[in-house]
Amino acid sequence: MPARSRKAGGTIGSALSREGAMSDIQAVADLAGVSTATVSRALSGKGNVSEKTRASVVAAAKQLGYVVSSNASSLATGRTRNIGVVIPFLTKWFYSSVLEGAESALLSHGYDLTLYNLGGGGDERRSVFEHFLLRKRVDAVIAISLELTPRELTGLLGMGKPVVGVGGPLPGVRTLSIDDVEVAQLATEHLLSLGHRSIAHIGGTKDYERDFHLPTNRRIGYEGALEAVGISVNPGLFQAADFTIEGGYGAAKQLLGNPRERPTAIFAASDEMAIGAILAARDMGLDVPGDVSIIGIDDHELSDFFGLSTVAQFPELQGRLAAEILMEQLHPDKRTRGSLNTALPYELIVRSSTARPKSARQ
Amino acid sequence: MPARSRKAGGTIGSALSREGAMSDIQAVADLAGVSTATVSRALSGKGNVSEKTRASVVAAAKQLGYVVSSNASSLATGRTRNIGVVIPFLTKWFYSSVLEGAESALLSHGYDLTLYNLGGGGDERRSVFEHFLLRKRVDAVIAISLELTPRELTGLLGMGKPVVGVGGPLPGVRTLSIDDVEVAQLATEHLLSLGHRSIAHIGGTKDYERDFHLPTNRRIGYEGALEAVGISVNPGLFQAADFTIEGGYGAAKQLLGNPRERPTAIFAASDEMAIGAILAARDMGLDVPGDVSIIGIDDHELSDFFGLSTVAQFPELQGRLAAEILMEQLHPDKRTRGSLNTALPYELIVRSSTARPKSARQ
DNA sequence: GTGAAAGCGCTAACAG
DNA sequence: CTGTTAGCGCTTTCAC
Repeated sequence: MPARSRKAGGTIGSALSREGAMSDIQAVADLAGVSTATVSRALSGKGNVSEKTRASVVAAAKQLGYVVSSNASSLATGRTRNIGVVIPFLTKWFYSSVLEGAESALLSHGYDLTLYNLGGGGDERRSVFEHFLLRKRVDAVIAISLELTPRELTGLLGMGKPVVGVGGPLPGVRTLSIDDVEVAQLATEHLLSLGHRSIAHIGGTKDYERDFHLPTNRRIGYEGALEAVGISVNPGLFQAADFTIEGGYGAAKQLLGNPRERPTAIFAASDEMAIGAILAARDMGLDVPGDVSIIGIDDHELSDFFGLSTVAQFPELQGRLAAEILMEQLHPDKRTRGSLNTALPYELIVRSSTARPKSARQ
Repeated sequence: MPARSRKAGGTIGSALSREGAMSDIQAVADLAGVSTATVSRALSGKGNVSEKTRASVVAAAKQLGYVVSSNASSLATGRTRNIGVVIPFLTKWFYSSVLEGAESALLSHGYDLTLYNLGGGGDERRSVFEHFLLRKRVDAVIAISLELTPRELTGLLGMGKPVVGVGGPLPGVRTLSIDDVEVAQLATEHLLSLGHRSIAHIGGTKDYERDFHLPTNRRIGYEGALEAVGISVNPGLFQAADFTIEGGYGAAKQLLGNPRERPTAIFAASDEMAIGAILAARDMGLDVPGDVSIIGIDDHELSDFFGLSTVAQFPELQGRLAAEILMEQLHPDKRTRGSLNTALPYELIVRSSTARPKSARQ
């Protein structure tokens, strides 16, 4: 049996020489009686190895509890099997759901996920893009609801790292996004079809515009639906607010407290806002949907509890899809290349917060 | 000027030779007219380099847009500057807040965070512990509200990877946890001090027991507070439920609908449950706190909106602390070694959901 | 089908 | 203070 051909014991590096240390590829090779090259081939499935050899290598690896060192492997191959995910919020339902979907899809492909939360603002973002993401630690990045600057984008792309965006078009990059105009239109049409004519809208403030003009697009859809049936838009029926329950609560109070023209329905740009609106109506002694119908967008985890009608989007699916698209780009087996932008599904879910207005009932 | 001493161009590995490729340490060395060793020292701050040399190295690096390859660095040093975080949920406020705190603290120390969500159940957990975490990709791991098995723990510890737990004692490991018994006791005492004698408790179902017996401990605190003032525990005033708004809603309906003994106060084991209880009371036409006082634990992001009195815990801080403790263990400069378990802060926050019971008013 | 050997990019003795 | 050099653990030609 050939002695270990490794050069005399090194003194450098941590080498993890304590007990419990990890065995390396050489140990497996020795135990299996083959070369490290063969171990590598056998374990990675690349290259030809006889069935018999493979079996003994696998057995040896198992016996030693061998796991490849991803660093060594990455250094040799240039690929890390790790994806960077940049996200603007961690504690908001929508974002954490996208993250959840992406994480589980990546894990199932054997990929790790390295997380960068850009919520803090400040230098954080710059440091993430100029240092962290460039350390060659990730093979690609998923940007969630973040409009990357040309600089950030070319930095990544220039290094050959694919980028996929969730939430809006990024120039020259694969993106997944929902058609906000259509979604808002659908929600408004639902109200219209019930017979409502005086429909208010709670939309986002300008602060949220950076996220791909989501507030504006939803407002456009709302207005479009109204105009399509000949109703002119009444600016008095619009309120801007934060995308939160509290924001929706305050906005709805304004709308419903208007003595001149109280809307019979409210379309809120998000479910959290819509839930706030439901709570506001209740506090004012108004019945939902008896006195006012309310609809949102999202299908938030609380929406079912509140009986909120909504247009569902599926954030977890969005995360999952983003991961799958990346896998395709990274492993160009079958060129399933779709278009640059993939439209995301949505679906009207009618619950108990919307009904015909009293005026339209017999 | 010495020619590049690198051996003749290799043909192996991907080497990223396309345009936009990353320059390596040799390129910086050449440009600065020094050796790679000096570049390494200058950029890492370890070892002595003259101010002048350092400046020129930094300039060269900047000019070339050089960023170290973390893989190469890790391979050579044995440390990755990457922390693994295992977490049972991503979309629940508490967990994502802890994660947020940990992420931002790690980032500020120059560490990456690799995320493993164990929510899916199934083989996921095994594969994470047996493969992902052992690939030598992380220097340490933070376990959030997860009771690691002895096997999982020794696997990690045996490889010399520190582990810190948030949420409960893990054998032989640094842990951060809140004293659930005391927290529950404090909440109950608040109700007691207001004059309530008939205090119900909404606690967790057995499913949640695995998380360090949190439901049981909170129940013990509740019962302890009662007994301390001579009130015997009434099992009829206990309801088990999910830790959700919906769960709390259902449980509160049961409690408040009891025709024989309607409690004047409810202590819920979490704010979400408490919010559900508030909603249930309202739906039954009961005034909070007029007819029933309600208190929770957490200081959830929605609690302020609902005027919920609560005992705050600070999840973001918990995440941050976990990260800091890890940094201490990883960089044993100043031996600030505290005890194995660190008690976490909590604080009673009185809002508008608790008041004296009617029976106690004049 | 398998082994030898070079090399991925960086760091850490060691000498000077 | 700085350069030389060996080597971290793995993958991949290239030759057999």
